[in-house]
Amino acid sequence: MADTPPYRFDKTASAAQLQEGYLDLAAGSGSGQVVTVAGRVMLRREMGKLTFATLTDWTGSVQLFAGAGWTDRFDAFNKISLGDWVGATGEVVRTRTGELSVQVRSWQLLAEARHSFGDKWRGVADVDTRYRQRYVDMWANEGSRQAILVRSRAVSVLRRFLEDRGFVEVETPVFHPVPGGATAKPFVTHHNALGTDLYLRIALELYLKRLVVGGLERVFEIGRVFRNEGLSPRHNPEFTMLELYQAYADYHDMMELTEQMVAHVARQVAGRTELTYGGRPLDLTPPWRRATLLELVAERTGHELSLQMGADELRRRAAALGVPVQAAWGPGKVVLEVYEKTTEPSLWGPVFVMDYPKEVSPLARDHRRCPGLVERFEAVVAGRELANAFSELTDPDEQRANFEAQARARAGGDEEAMPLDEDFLRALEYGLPPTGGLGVGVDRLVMLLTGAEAIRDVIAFPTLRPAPGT
RNA sequence: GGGGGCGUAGGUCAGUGGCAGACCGACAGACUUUUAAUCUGUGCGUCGGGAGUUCGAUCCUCCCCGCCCCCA
Repeated sequence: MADTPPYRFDKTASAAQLQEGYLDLAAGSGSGQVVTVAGRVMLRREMGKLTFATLTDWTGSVQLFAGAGWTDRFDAFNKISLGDWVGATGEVVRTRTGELSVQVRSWQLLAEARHSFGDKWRGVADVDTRYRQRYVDMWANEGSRQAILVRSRAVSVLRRFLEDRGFVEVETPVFHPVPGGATAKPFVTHHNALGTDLYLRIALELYLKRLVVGGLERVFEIGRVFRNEGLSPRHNPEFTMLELYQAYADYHDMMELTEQMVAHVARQVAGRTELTYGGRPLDLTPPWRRATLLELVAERTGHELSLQMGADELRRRAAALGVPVQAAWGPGKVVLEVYEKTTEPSLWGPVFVMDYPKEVSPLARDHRRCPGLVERFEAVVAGRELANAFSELTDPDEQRANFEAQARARAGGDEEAMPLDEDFLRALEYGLPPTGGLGVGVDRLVMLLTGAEAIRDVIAFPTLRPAPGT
Protein backbone atom coordinates (compact mmCIF):
# COMPACT_ATOMS: atom_id res chain seq x y z
CA MET A 1 0.00 0.00 0.00
CA ALA A 2 2.98 2.26 0.42
CA ASP A 3 3.68 1.99 -3.30
CA THR A 4 3.85 5.32 -4.99
CA PRO A 5 1.02 5.70 -7.46
CA PRO A 6 1.83 5.47 -11.16
CA TYR A 7 2.21 8.59 -13.27
CA ARG A 8 -0.35 7.36 -15.76
CA PHE A 9 -2.79 4.54 -16.12
CA ASP A 10 -4.44 3.02 -19.17
CA LYS A 11 -8.04 2.07 -18.64
CA THR A 12 -9.69 0.23 -21.48
CA ALA A 13 -13.33 0.52 -20.46
CA SER A 14 -15.67 2.69 -18.44
CA ALA A 15 -18.26 1.28 -16.10
CA ALA A 16 -21.03 2.34 -18.45
CA GLN A 17 -19.33 0.75 -21.45
CA LEU A 18 -19.17 -2.56 -19.60
CA GLN A 19 -22.74 -2.38 -18.33
CA GLU A 20 -24.00 -1.64 -21.84
CA GLY A 21 -21.61 -3.93 -23.67
CA TYR A 22 -22.25 -7.12 -21.72
CA LEU A 23 -26.03 -7.03 -21.34
CA ASP A 24 -26.18 -10.47 -22.94
CA LEU A 25 -23.62 -12.09 -20.67
CA ALA A 26 -25.41 -14.80 -18.67
CA ALA A 27 -25.22 -15.07 -14.90
CA GLY A 28 -22.45 -17.38 -13.78
CA SER A 29 -20.45 -17.12 -17.00
CA GLY A 30 -17.32 -15.40 -18.22
CA SER A 31 -16.85 -13.36 -21.39
CA GLY A 32 -13.30 -14.44 -22.09
CA GLN A 33 -12.42 -10.75 -22.52
CA VAL A 34 -10.00 -8.89 -20.29
CA VAL A 35 -10.46 -5.22 -19.52
CA THR A 36 -8.89 -2.58 -17.32
CA VAL A 37 -11.10 -0.25 -15.33
CA ALA A 38 -10.39 2.54 -12.89
CA GLY A 39 -12.33 4.56 -10.40
CA ARG A 40 -13.06 4.87 -6.71
CA VAL A 41 -13.95 1.88 -4.54
CA MET A 42 -17.13 3.04 -2.85
CA LEU A 43 -18.34 -0.20 -1.21
CA ARG A 44 -16.66 -3.45 -0.25
CA ARG A 45 -18.09 -6.81 0.74
CA GLU A 46 -15.65 -9.32 2.16
CA MET A 47 -16.57 -13.00 2.09
CA GLY A 48 -13.46 -14.66 3.44
CA LYS A 49 -11.53 -15.81 0.41
CA LEU A 50 -13.76 -13.72 -1.90
CA THR A 51 -14.20 -9.98 -1.93
CA PHE A 52 -16.67 -7.89 -3.90
CA ALA A 53 -16.14 -4.19 -4.32
CA THR A 54 -18.14 -1.53 -6.08
CA LEU A 55 -15.95 0.55 -8.38
CA THR A 56 -17.45 3.85 -9.45
CA ASP A 57 -16.20 6.11 -12.20
CA TRP A 58 -17.86 9.12 -13.79
CA THR A 59 -20.04 6.97 -15.99
CA GLY A 60 -21.42 4.62 -13.35
CA SER A 61 -20.39 1.58 -11.36
CA VAL A 62 -19.15 -1.93 -11.97
CA GLN A 63 -18.33 -4.64 -9.46
CA LEU A 64 -14.81 -5.86 -8.82
CA PHE A 65 -14.68 -9.57 -8.01
CA ALA A 66 -11.51 -10.56 -6.19
CA GLY A 67 -10.56 -13.96 -4.87
CA ALA A 68 -7.63 -15.44 -2.98
CA GLY A 69 -7.13 -17.87 -5.85
CA TRP A 70 -6.72 -15.42 -8.72
CA THR A 71 -6.14 -11.90 -7.42
CA ASP A 72 -2.64 -10.48 -6.95
CA ARG A 73 -1.96 -9.30 -3.41
CA PHE A 74 -5.41 -10.41 -2.25
CA ASP A 75 -4.74 -9.45 1.36
CA ALA A 76 -3.80 -5.94 0.30
CA PHE A 77 -6.91 -5.75 -1.86
CA ASN A 78 -8.97 -6.28 1.27
CA LYS A 79 -7.27 -3.30 2.84
CA ILE A 80 -8.44 -0.86 0.19
CA SER A 81 -10.27 1.97 1.93
CA LEU A 82 -13.64 3.16 0.79
CA GLY A 83 -12.89 6.11 -1.44
CA ASP A 84 -9.51 4.93 -2.69
CA TRP A 85 -8.83 5.24 -6.42
CA VAL A 86 -8.02 1.85 -7.88
CA GLY A 87 -7.22 0.50 -11.31
CA ALA A 88 -7.96 -3.17 -11.94
CA THR A 89 -7.50 -5.64 -14.77
CA GLY A 90 -9.36 -8.87 -15.29
CA GLU A 91 -11.96 -10.81 -17.21
CA VAL A 92 -15.46 -9.46 -17.58
CA VAL A 93 -17.77 -11.96 -15.91
CA ARG A 94 -21.27 -12.07 -14.54
CA THR A 95 -21.53 -13.61 -11.08
CA ARG A 96 -23.99 -16.33 -10.17
CA THR A 97 -26.25 -13.73 -8.70
CA GLY A 98 -26.16 -11.75 -11.92
CA GLU A 99 -23.86 -8.84 -11.12
CA LEU A 100 -21.56 -7.77 -13.93
CA SER A 101 -18.03 -7.83 -12.60
CA VAL A 102 -14.39 -7.54 -13.45
CA GLN A 103 -12.72 -10.63 -12.03
CA VAL A 104 -9.59 -8.94 -10.75
CA ARG A 105 -6.26 -10.47 -11.68
CA SER A 106 -4.03 -7.46 -11.12
CA TRP A 107 -4.79 -4.13 -9.57
CA GLN A 108 -3.09 -0.95 -8.51
CA LEU A 109 -3.77 1.70 -5.95
CA LEU A 110 -3.98 5.02 -7.81
CA ALA A 111 -4.69 7.31 -4.89
CA GLU A 112 -5.56 6.99 -1.25
CA ALA A 113 -8.56 8.65 0.34
CA ARG A 114 -7.53 9.77 3.78
CA HIS A 115 -10.98 11.08 4.59
CA SER A 116 -14.39 9.50 4.51
CA PHE A 117 -16.91 10.22 1.78
CA GLY A 118 -19.74 10.17 4.26
CA ASP A 119 -22.41 7.71 5.12
CA LYS A 120 -22.50 5.08 2.41
CA TRP A 121 -26.26 4.94 2.46
CA ARG A 122 -27.31 8.48 3.25
CA GLY A 123 -24.43 10.42 1.74
CA VAL A 124 -23.45 13.79 3.09
CA ALA A 125 -26.29 15.97 4.34
CA ASP A 126 -24.32 18.79 5.91
CA VAL A 127 -24.96 21.77 3.65
CA ASP A 128 -21.70 23.42 4.49
CA THR A 129 -19.68 20.35 3.55
CA ARG A 130 -21.70 19.83 0.40
CA TYR A 131 -20.95 23.28 -1.01
CA ARG A 132 -17.50 23.89 0.44
CA GLN A 133 -16.17 20.44 -0.39
CA ARG A 134 -18.03 19.78 -3.58
CA TYR A 135 -15.59 17.00 -4.46
CA VAL A 136 -16.98 15.07 -1.50
CA ASP A 137 -20.58 15.89 -2.34
CA MET A 138 -20.05 14.72 -5.91
CA TRP A 139 -19.18 11.21 -4.74
CA ALA A 140 -21.52 11.02 -1.80
CA ASN A 141 -24.71 12.35 -3.30
CA GLU A 142 -26.31 11.09 -6.47
CA GLY A 143 -27.34 14.04 -8.59
CA SER A 144 -24.71 16.43 -7.42
CA ARG A 145 -22.24 15.45 -10.11
CA GLN A 146 -25.11 15.00 -12.55
CA ALA A 147 -26.06 18.65 -12.14
CA ILE A 148 -22.60 19.74 -13.19
CA LEU A 149 -22.62 17.38 -16.16
CA VAL A 150 -26.07 18.57 -17.21
CA ARG A 151 -24.85 22.14 -16.98
CA SER A 152 -21.93 21.37 -19.24
CA ARG A 153 -24.14 19.73 -21.82
CA ALA A 154 -26.70 22.54 -21.69
CA VAL A 155 -24.05 25.21 -22.32
CA SER A 156 -22.59 23.14 -25.12
CA VAL A 157 -26.02 22.75 -26.74
CA LEU A 158 -26.69 26.49 -26.42
CA ARG A 159 -23.43 27.26 -28.21
CA ARG A 160 -24.15 24.82 -30.99
CA PHE A 161 -27.71 26.14 -31.38
CA LEU A 162 -26.55 29.73 -31.76
CA GLU A 163 -23.60 28.93 -33.99
CA ASP A 164 -25.93 26.98 -36.26
CA ARG A 165 -27.99 30.17 -36.59
CA GLY A 166 -25.03 32.28 -37.61
CA PHE A 167 -24.16 33.80 -34.25
CA VAL A 168 -20.53 34.34 -33.33
CA GLU A 169 -19.29 34.02 -29.78
CA VAL A 170 -17.26 36.87 -28.35
CA GLU A 171 -15.66 37.83 -25.08
CA THR A 172 -16.12 41.30 -23.65
CA PRO A 173 -14.48 42.92 -20.63
CA VAL A 174 -15.24 41.81 -17.12
CA PHE A 175 -13.79 45.07 -15.77
CA HIS A 176 -16.07 47.96 -16.59
CA PRO A 177 -15.21 51.61 -16.03
CA VAL A 178 -18.95 52.28 -15.93
CA PRO A 179 -21.19 49.43 -14.70
CA GLY A 180 -24.15 49.33 -17.03
CA GLY A 181 -26.67 47.20 -18.84
CA ALA A 182 -28.78 46.32 -15.83
CA THR A 183 -30.05 47.77 -12.61
CA ALA A 184 -27.93 46.25 -9.86
CA LYS A 185 -25.21 47.18 -7.44
CA PRO A 186 -21.73 46.32 -8.72
CA PHE A 187 -18.61 45.01 -7.05
CA VAL A 188 -15.79 47.54 -7.08
CA THR A 189 -12.14 46.69 -7.53
CA HIS A 190 -9.03 48.72 -8.10
CA HIS A 191 -6.40 48.72 -10.81
CA ASN A 192 -3.11 49.78 -9.27
CA ALA A 193 -1.18 50.79 -12.39
CA LEU A 194 -4.07 52.79 -13.81
CA GLY A 195 -4.79 54.19 -10.39
CA THR A 196 -8.50 53.81 -10.96
CA ASP A 197 -11.47 51.90 -9.64
CA LEU A 198 -13.11 49.40 -11.95
CA TYR A 199 -16.40 47.57 -11.64
CA LEU A 200 -17.07 43.90 -12.22
CA ARG A 201 -19.68 43.71 -14.93
CA ILE A 202 -23.33 43.39 -13.98
CA ALA A 203 -24.40 42.65 -17.55
CA LEU A 204 -22.92 42.01 -20.97
CA GLU A 205 -25.29 44.26 -22.85
CA LEU A 206 -23.47 47.49 -23.63
CA TYR A 207 -20.29 45.93 -25.01
CA LEU A 208 -22.19 43.46 -27.14
CA LYS A 209 -24.21 46.28 -28.68
CA ARG A 210 -20.97 48.11 -29.43
CA LEU A 211 -19.95 45.03 -31.40
CA VAL A 212 -23.16 45.20 -33.40
CA VAL A 213 -22.31 48.82 -34.16
CA GLY A 214 -18.95 47.42 -35.26
CA GLY A 215 -20.65 45.20 -37.80
CA LEU A 216 -21.05 41.86 -36.03
CA GLU A 217 -24.65 41.22 -37.00
CA ARG A 218 -25.21 38.26 -34.71
CA VAL A 219 -23.17 38.03 -31.52
CA PHE A 220 -23.47 36.21 -28.25
CA GLU A 221 -21.52 35.76 -25.06
CA ILE A 222 -21.93 33.26 -22.27
CA GLY A 223 -20.24 34.83 -19.32
CA ARG A 224 -20.11 35.45 -15.65
CA VAL A 225 -21.72 38.59 -14.29
CA PHE A 226 -21.47 39.91 -10.75
CA ARG A 227 -24.14 41.60 -8.70
CA ASN A 228 -23.49 42.85 -5.21
CA GLU A 229 -26.60 41.46 -3.59
CA GLY A 230 -27.52 38.98 -0.91
CA LEU A 231 -27.43 35.23 -1.23
CA SER A 232 -30.63 33.25 -1.51
CA PRO A 233 -31.81 29.96 -2.97
CA ARG A 234 -32.30 31.83 -6.23
CA HIS A 235 -29.42 34.32 -6.16
CA ASN A 236 -25.67 33.86 -6.29
CA PRO A 237 -23.56 37.01 -6.51
CA GLU A 238 -21.76 35.64 -9.54
CA PHE A 239 -23.86 33.88 -12.10
CA THR A 240 -23.84 33.11 -15.78
CA MET A 241 -25.71 35.04 -18.42
CA LEU A 242 -26.22 34.27 -22.05
CA GLU A 243 -26.74 37.46 -23.98
CA LEU A 244 -27.22 37.68 -27.71
CA TYR A 245 -27.87 40.46 -30.18
CA GLN A 246 -29.28 40.07 -33.65
CA ALA A 247 -29.24 42.93 -36.13
CA TYR A 248 -32.41 43.57 -38.13
CA ALA A 249 -34.51 41.68 -35.55
CA ASP A 250 -37.08 42.88 -33.02
CA TYR A 251 -38.48 41.47 -29.80
CA HIS A 252 -40.94 39.25 -31.64
CA ASP A 253 -37.98 37.54 -33.26
CA MET A 254 -36.41 37.23 -29.81
CA MET A 255 -39.53 35.50 -28.48
CA GLU A 256 -39.41 32.93 -31.21
CA LEU A 257 -35.68 32.44 -30.72
CA THR A 258 -36.13 32.07 -26.96
CA GLU A 259 -38.81 29.43 -27.09
CA GLN A 260 -37.00 27.50 -29.83
CA MET A 261 -33.70 27.64 -28.00
CA VAL A 262 -35.05 26.60 -24.61
CA ALA A 263 -37.11 23.79 -26.12
CA HIS A 264 -34.07 22.62 -28.09
CA VAL A 265 -31.89 22.50 -24.99
CA ALA A 266 -34.58 20.61 -23.10
CA ARG A 267 -34.85 18.05 -25.89
CA GLN A 268 -31.10 17.64 -26.22
CA VAL A 269 -30.35 17.47 -22.52
CA ALA A 270 -33.49 16.11 -20.87
CA GLY A 271 -34.79 14.28 -23.92
CA ARG A 272 -38.16 16.04 -23.90
CA THR A 273 -39.86 19.42 -23.55
CA GLU A 274 -42.48 18.32 -21.06
CA LEU A 275 -40.73 18.57 -17.73
CA THR A 276 -41.71 18.49 -14.09
CA TYR A 277 -40.39 21.16 -11.77
CA GLY A 278 -41.10 21.32 -8.08
CA GLY A 279 -43.75 18.65 -8.54
CA ARG A 280 -45.61 20.74 -11.15
CA PRO A 281 -45.76 20.01 -14.85
CA LEU A 282 -43.89 22.42 -17.09
CA ASP A 283 -44.39 22.21 -20.83
CA LEU A 284 -41.70 24.06 -22.74
CA THR A 285 -43.06 23.07 -26.16
CA PRO A 286 -43.36 26.13 -28.41
CA PRO A 287 -45.18 28.33 -28.99
CA TRP A 288 -45.35 29.86 -25.55
CA ARG A 289 -48.16 32.12 -24.46
CA ARG A 290 -47.70 35.79 -25.28
CA ALA A 291 -49.52 38.36 -23.16
CA THR A 292 -48.86 41.93 -22.20
CA LEU A 293 -47.95 42.89 -18.69
CA LEU A 294 -51.10 45.00 -18.35
CA GLU A 295 -53.27 42.15 -19.65
CA LEU A 296 -51.81 39.80 -17.10
CA VAL A 297 -52.33 42.28 -14.26
CA ALA A 298 -55.96 42.74 -15.35
CA GLU A 299 -56.39 38.98 -15.57
CA ARG A 300 -55.07 38.52 -12.09
CA THR A 301 -56.44 41.55 -10.23
CA GLY A 302 -59.42 42.70 -12.27
CA HIS A 303 -57.85 46.15 -12.54
CA GLU A 304 -57.42 47.49 -16.06
CA LEU A 305 -54.41 49.71 -15.49
CA SER A 306 -53.08 52.22 -17.98
CA LEU A 307 -50.16 54.59 -17.88
CA GLN A 308 -52.54 57.27 -19.15
CA MET A 309 -54.40 57.14 -15.82
CA GLY A 310 -51.65 59.26 -14.31
CA ALA A 311 -49.55 58.67 -11.26
CA ASP A 312 -52.17 59.66 -8.68
CA GLU A 313 -54.84 57.30 -9.97
CA LEU A 314 -52.29 54.49 -10.32
CA ARG A 315 -51.16 55.00 -6.77
CA ARG A 316 -54.79 54.76 -5.63
CA ARG A 317 -55.18 51.51 -7.55
CA ALA A 318 -51.97 50.15 -6.05
CA ALA A 319 -53.18 51.01 -2.56
CA ALA A 320 -56.51 49.30 -3.30
CA LEU A 321 -54.54 46.19 -4.20
CA GLY A 322 -52.47 46.42 -1.05
CA VAL A 323 -49.23 47.27 -2.86
CA PRO A 324 -47.16 49.90 -1.05
CA VAL A 325 -45.60 52.48 -3.36
CA GLN A 326 -43.22 55.34 -2.82
CA ALA A 327 -44.17 58.93 -3.54
CA ALA A 328 -41.15 59.45 -5.80
CA TRP A 329 -42.17 56.69 -8.18
CA GLY A 330 -43.55 57.55 -11.57
CA PRO A 331 -46.51 55.75 -13.11
CA GLY A 332 -44.32 53.19 -14.84
CA LYS A 333 -42.57 52.13 -11.65
CA VAL A 334 -45.93 51.88 -9.87
CA VAL A 335 -47.30 49.63 -12.62
CA LEU A 336 -44.23 47.41 -12.49
CA GLU A 337 -44.49 47.15 -8.73
CA VAL A 338 -48.16 46.17 -8.94
CA TYR A 339 -47.26 43.50 -11.49
CA GLU A 340 -44.38 42.14 -9.42
CA LYS A 341 -46.38 42.02 -6.21
CA THR A 342 -49.75 40.81 -7.43
CA THR A 343 -49.30 38.98 -10.68
CA GLU A 344 -45.81 37.66 -11.22
CA PRO A 345 -45.87 35.25 -8.24
CA SER A 346 -48.97 33.58 -9.66
CA LEU A 347 -47.49 33.01 -13.11
CA TRP A 348 -46.10 29.58 -13.85
CA GLY A 349 -45.55 29.79 -17.57
CA PRO A 350 -43.89 29.52 -19.85
CA VAL A 351 -45.26 32.91 -20.79
CA PHE A 352 -43.82 35.96 -22.50
CA VAL A 353 -44.76 38.98 -20.42
CA MET A 354 -44.68 41.79 -22.98
CA ASP A 355 -44.52 45.56 -23.07
CA TYR A 356 -42.99 47.08 -19.98
CA PRO A 357 -43.15 50.72 -18.91
CA LYS A 358 -40.47 52.85 -20.57
CA GLU A 359 -39.67 54.39 -17.20
CA VAL A 360 -38.17 51.10 -15.93
CA SER A 361 -36.56 50.02 -19.21
CA PRO A 362 -33.93 52.57 -20.19
CA LEU A 363 -32.25 50.43 -22.84
CA ALA A 364 -35.34 49.33 -24.74
CA ARG A 365 -37.00 50.98 -27.71
CA ASP A 366 -40.37 52.71 -27.55
CA HIS A 367 -43.31 50.50 -28.36
CA ARG A 368 -44.30 51.09 -31.95
CA ARG A 369 -47.97 51.64 -30.98
CA CYS A 370 -48.37 52.12 -27.22
CA PRO A 371 -47.02 55.37 -25.77
CA GLY A 372 -45.19 55.05 -22.48
CA LEU A 373 -44.36 51.40 -23.10
CA VAL A 374 -41.35 49.76 -24.66
CA GLU A 375 -40.90 46.62 -26.72
CA ARG A 376 -39.58 44.43 -23.96
CA PHE A 377 -40.51 41.04 -22.62
CA GLU A 378 -39.56 38.78 -19.79
CA ALA A 379 -40.03 35.06 -20.17
CA VAL A 380 -41.49 33.63 -16.98
CA VAL A 381 -40.87 29.91 -16.69
CA ALA A 382 -41.65 27.86 -13.58
CA GLY A 383 -42.63 31.06 -11.83
CA ARG A 384 -39.31 32.80 -12.38
CA GLU A 385 -37.82 35.18 -14.88
CA LEU A 386 -35.75 33.10 -17.23
CA ALA A 387 -35.09 35.68 -19.94
CA ASN A 388 -35.33 39.39 -20.62
CA ALA A 389 -35.30 40.91 -24.08
CA PHE A 390 -35.96 44.06 -26.05
CA SER A 391 -36.21 45.63 -29.35
CA GLU A 392 -33.05 47.57 -28.59
CA LEU A 393 -33.08 51.30 -28.28
CA THR A 394 -30.92 52.56 -31.15
CA ASP A 395 -31.43 56.31 -31.02
CA PRO A 396 -28.54 58.04 -29.20
CA ASP A 397 -30.60 61.06 -28.21
CA GLU A 398 -33.34 58.99 -26.63
CA GLN A 399 -30.70 56.83 -24.95
CA ARG A 400 -29.09 59.96 -23.51
CA ALA A 401 -32.46 61.17 -22.25
CA ASN A 402 -33.10 57.78 -20.60
CA PHE A 403 -29.68 57.82 -18.94
CA GLU A 404 -30.40 61.30 -17.64
CA ALA A 405 -33.70 60.13 -16.20
CA GLN A 406 -31.80 57.31 -14.51
CA ALA A 407 -29.31 59.81 -13.14
CA ARG A 408 -32.19 61.75 -11.61
CA ALA A 409 -33.53 58.55 -10.02
CA ARG A 410 -30.04 57.86 -8.69
CA ALA A 411 -29.89 61.35 -7.22
CA GLY A 412 -33.27 60.59 -5.69
CA GLY A 413 -31.78 57.66 -3.82
CA ASP A 414 -32.15 54.72 -6.20
CA GLU A 415 -28.73 53.08 -5.84
CA GLU A 416 -29.39 50.66 -8.63
CA ALA A 417 -30.27 53.24 -11.28
CA MET A 418 -27.95 53.13 -14.28
CA PRO A 419 -25.13 55.58 -14.60
CA LEU A 420 -24.67 57.50 -17.83
CA ASP A 421 -22.22 55.81 -20.18
CA GLU A 422 -20.81 58.46 -22.51
CA ASP A 423 -18.69 55.97 -24.43
CA PHE A 424 -21.72 53.82 -25.19
CA LEU A 425 -23.66 56.87 -26.37
CA ARG A 426 -20.83 57.72 -28.74
CA ALA A 427 -21.07 54.18 -30.17
CA LEU A 428 -24.79 54.66 -30.78
CA GLU A 429 -23.99 57.91 -32.58
CA TYR A 430 -22.13 55.84 -35.15
CA GLY A 431 -25.34 53.94 -35.82
CA LEU A 432 -26.82 50.81 -34.26
CA PRO A 433 -29.06 49.06 -36.77
CA PRO A 434 -32.48 47.83 -35.66
CA THR A 435 -31.51 45.06 -33.24
CA GLY A 436 -33.15 42.48 -31.05
CA GLY A 437 -31.37 41.57 -27.83
CA LEU A 438 -31.92 38.73 -25.38
CA GLY A 439 -30.50 37.77 -22.02
CA VAL A 440 -31.01 34.32 -20.51
CA GLY A 441 -30.09 33.20 -17.01
CA VAL A 442 -28.05 30.10 -17.67
CA ASP A 443 -28.11 28.95 -14.04
CA ARG A 444 -31.89 29.15 -13.95
CA LEU A 445 -32.12 27.27 -17.20
CA VAL A 446 -29.98 24.50 -15.77
CA MET A 447 -32.15 24.48 -12.65
CA LEU A 448 -35.15 23.71 -14.85
CA LEU A 449 -33.30 20.88 -16.54
CA THR A 450 -32.05 19.31 -13.33
CA GLY A 451 -35.05 20.05 -11.15
CA ALA A 452 -32.80 21.90 -8.71
CA GLU A 453 -34.64 24.14 -6.27
CA ALA A 454 -31.54 26.13 -5.33
CA ILE A 455 -29.13 27.92 -7.63
CA ARG A 456 -26.32 26.56 -5.46
CA ASP A 457 -27.08 23.09 -6.72
CA VAL A 458 -26.16 24.00 -10.30
CA ILE A 459 -23.04 26.00 -9.43
CA ALA A 460 -20.01 23.89 -8.65
CA PHE A 461 -18.65 26.33 -6.09
CA PRO A 462 -21.35 28.73 -4.94
CA THR A 463 -20.45 31.86 -3.03
CA LEU A 464 -20.16 31.18 0.69
CA ARG A 465 -18.95 33.14 3.63
CA PRO A 466 -15.23 32.37 3.83
CA ALA A 467 -14.66 29.61 6.35
CA PRO A 468 -12.79 30.70 9.46
CA GLY A 469 -9.10 29.98 9.19
CA THR A 470 -8.99 29.62 5.42
C1' G B 1 -32.47 44.17 9.82
C1' G B 2 -37.00 41.04 11.87
C1' G B 3 -39.06 36.02 12.74
C1' G B 4 -38.35 30.69 12.87
C1' G B 5 -35.14 26.30 12.83
C1' C B 6 -30.50 23.88 13.43
C1' G B 7 -25.29 22.85 15.57
C1' U B 8 -24.05 15.79 19.69
C1' A B 9 -18.40 10.39 17.29
C1' G B 10 -14.97 10.53 10.74
C1' G B 11 -20.42 10.18 8.32
C1' U B 12 -26.01 9.97 9.17
C1' C B 13 -28.84 10.92 13.34
C1' A B 14 -31.39 9.78 18.35
C1' G B 15 -31.41 11.51 23.40
C1' U B 16 -31.89 13.07 28.75
C1' G B 17 -31.35 18.20 34.83
C1' G B 18 -27.84 12.55 37.33
C1' C B 19 -21.70 7.56 34.11
C1' A B 20 -22.67 10.30 26.35
C1' G B 21 -26.17 6.79 22.59
C1' A B 22 -27.55 3.88 17.74
C1' C B 23 -26.29 2.63 12.83
C1' C B 24 -22.52 3.21 9.04
C1' G B 25 -17.31 3.82 8.50
C1' A B 26 -12.43 2.52 11.02
C1' C B 27 -9.67 -1.48 13.62
C1' A B 28 -9.29 -7.11 15.01
C1' G B 29 -11.49 -11.89 13.82
C1' A B 30 -14.99 -15.68 11.01
C1' C B 31 -16.98 -16.63 6.23
C1' U B 32 -15.77 -19.14 -1.75
C1' U B 33 -21.18 -15.61 -5.02
C1' U B 34 -21.91 -10.67 -2.11
C1' U B 35 -25.36 -6.26 -3.51
C1' A B 36 -26.02 -0.85 2.45
C1' A B 37 -23.28 -8.60 2.70
C1' U B 38 -23.76 -11.06 7.44
C1' C B 39 -21.86 -12.47 12.33
C1' U B 40 -18.41 -11.63 16.82
C1' G B 41 -15.35 -8.15 19.27
C1' U B 42 -12.76 -3.15 19.98
C1' G B 43 -12.03 1.98 19.99
C1' C B 44 -14.40 6.50 18.88
C1' G B 45 -16.65 12.89 21.78
C1' U B 46 -14.24 20.54 23.59
C1' C B 47 -22.46 17.54 23.03
C1' G B 48 -20.47 24.99 18.26
C1' G B 49 -17.96 28.84 22.04
C1' G B 50 -18.50 31.69 26.63
C1' A B 51 -21.09 33.15 31.00
C1' G B 52 -25.05 32.12 34.43
C1' U B 53 -28.88 29.14 37.38
C1' U B 54 -28.14 24.39 39.97
C1' C B 55 -25.44 19.76 44.61
C1' G B 56 -24.98 18.50 39.39
C1' A B 57 -26.01 21.44 32.63
C1' U B 58 -25.27 18.25 26.37
C1' C B 59 -30.36 19.53 28.34
C1' C B 60 -32.74 25.48 31.53
C1' U B 61 -31.37 31.15 30.94
C1' C B 62 -28.34 35.00 28.59
C1' C B 63 -24.49 36.51 25.14
C1' C B 64 -21.52 35.22 20.94
C1' C B 65 -20.23 32.26 16.37
C1' G B 66 -21.77 29.45 12.13
C1' C B 67 -25.47 27.34 8.85
C1' C B 68 -30.62 26.83 6.77
C1' C B 69 -35.65 28.81 5.76
C1' C B 70 -39.25 32.87 5.55
C1' C B 71 -39.95 38.14 5.51
C1' A B 72 -37.92 43.39 4.56
